[in-house]
Amino acid sequence: MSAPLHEWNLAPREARALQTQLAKGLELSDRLAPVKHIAGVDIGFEDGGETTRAAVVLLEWDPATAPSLNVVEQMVHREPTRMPYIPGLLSFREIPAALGAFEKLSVSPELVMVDGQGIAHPRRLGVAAHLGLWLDLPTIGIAKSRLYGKHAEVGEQRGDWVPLYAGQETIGAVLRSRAKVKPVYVSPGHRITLETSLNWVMRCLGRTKLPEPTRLADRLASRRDQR
DNA sequence: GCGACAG
DNA sequence: ATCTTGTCGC
Repeated sequence: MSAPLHEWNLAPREARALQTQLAKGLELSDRLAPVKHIAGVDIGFEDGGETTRAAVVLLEWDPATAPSLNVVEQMVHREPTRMPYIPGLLSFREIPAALGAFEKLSVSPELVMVDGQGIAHPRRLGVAAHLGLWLDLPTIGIAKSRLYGKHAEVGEQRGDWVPLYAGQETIGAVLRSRAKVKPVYVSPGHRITLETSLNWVMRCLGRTKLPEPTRLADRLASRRDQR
């Protein structure tokens, strides 16, 4: 399955309108198959931004060894960057490339962790939510900084968290994934609740700030990794 | 009109 | 995101 170009090649005005419509199709309740594999997705750039590099890492979920998980596959896909970064429209810039990497996997995951927001977005369609709808898979967004929403200060202990609000609506959580380090923003994308999202993120947390799937994908997408 | 603003 | 060296701390 490849993405119709017109779905991603939209003017900001149209892209925002589409986000509002697509968000209505999100399922914010748990609908996950037994988790055997978890995928981590992230995007990087090369050539001064001209090339978009998508990375996906497939990990085998094993509660006996977690948070140490075996890497089953890791794919990289490159393509010309199609649009600049515009706050709130990240999915239109990153998802096409991410799909390219995803299509190379020989095994489909039951859960996907994405570097970015889930529903913690002005129109409730961050990159993780958008990707979840497209793949029809449960997704969780783990962002390193805030895009939208308000929250109280988070405790300093590992595992402490506070709700992220958009008015009275809870759109995510600010989680202290590691003591003494800036917290991460966790929000459900599709087919999962915030509570379940937090559970999975914490279960995949090693001694680092980011959960293993996202941490490994981040490394693979960055130029820091091999080339 | 003035900020804020995932990656 | 990316451009970039060394440096402080567990």
